[in-house]
Amino acid sequence: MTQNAHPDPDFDVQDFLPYLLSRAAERSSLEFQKLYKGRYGMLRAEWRVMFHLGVYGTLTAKEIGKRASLHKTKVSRAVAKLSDRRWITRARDDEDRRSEHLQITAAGLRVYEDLKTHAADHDAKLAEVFDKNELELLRRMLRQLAR
Amino acid sequence: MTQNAHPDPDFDVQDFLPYLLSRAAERSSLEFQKLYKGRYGMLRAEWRVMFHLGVYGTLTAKEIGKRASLHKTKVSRAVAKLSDRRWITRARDDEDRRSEHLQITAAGLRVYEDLKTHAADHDAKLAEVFDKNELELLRRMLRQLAR
DNA sequence: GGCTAATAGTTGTTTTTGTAACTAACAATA
DNA sequence: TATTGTTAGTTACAAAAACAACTATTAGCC
Repeated sequence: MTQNAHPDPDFDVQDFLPYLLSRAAERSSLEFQKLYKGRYGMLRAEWRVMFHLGVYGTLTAKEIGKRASLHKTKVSRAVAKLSDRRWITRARDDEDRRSEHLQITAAGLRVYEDLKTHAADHDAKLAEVFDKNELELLRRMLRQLAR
Repeated sequence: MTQNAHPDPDFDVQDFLPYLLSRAAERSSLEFQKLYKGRYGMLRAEWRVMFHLGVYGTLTAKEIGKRASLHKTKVSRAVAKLSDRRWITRARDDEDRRSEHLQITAAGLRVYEDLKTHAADHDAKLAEVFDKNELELLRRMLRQLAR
């Protein structure tokens, strides 16, 4: 029960931002994760790919990886699985045949819309303990930190 | 490039809190993670166990799991590894011989102090783009979300 | 054109994680 | 004091993540 006399007497590891962030992230995504996993057998990477295609319509794997902060191997495997399930299509680029344009299908869009609705609900539930200004600030700060 | 007409016309998945949080968390912890992994071969769970013992002196595995939001299997494995490395000791409770009291060793404390110093630096670097009030609010909100 | 380097994406292998089943000790109750 | 249920922690196995090595294609440059 002694403790750390010497360095940074004013720094408390419990306040360490990466620690607070990762706990908040894990806690807050748990419920929604159960939903897309339980209802659609999806992983987080798959949900991210889906919603990026849901929002932007068409993207390449590389673009998705960059925007969603996903490593290319994760994107590759997610794309393979989603394509197997006919939730997205892949079309080679004729200019550059290494890459392909991914697009969400009608069936995929239905899944996306369903999950998006639940995401909205879940988000609202998380947000309701804060006021509008706080929340806006929080989102701004998180975006800044993610950069 | 069409898109989602129907539900929640005002909800943007890009603003979904679990998404923003997990990106911010991943991004912000990357550098520090490299440090404890590269310098000490530690995993995140091990760092969490270490710093809880560094802060509180003595705890049981259960208490650590609860405070640090770690599942008991993670704690168990982290404790085994840290104990192998002589960074912590384990002592059976005589009242209840199922549980043991974990304590950081002198060697462990040196590791903890080193990492803590770097954590403080890293935290300061993350924090410097925000002002004091914003930061305090952010921490408060994150703690609330983690609950 | 022919060479080397870079890029988009895939695949294979190793670590970590998640989950469930397990052991050992304790608690409550009859 | 047997019986049944809980609890602290461990272990085994399956799922997922991380990392490195790979293929195919394009770009740069002599």
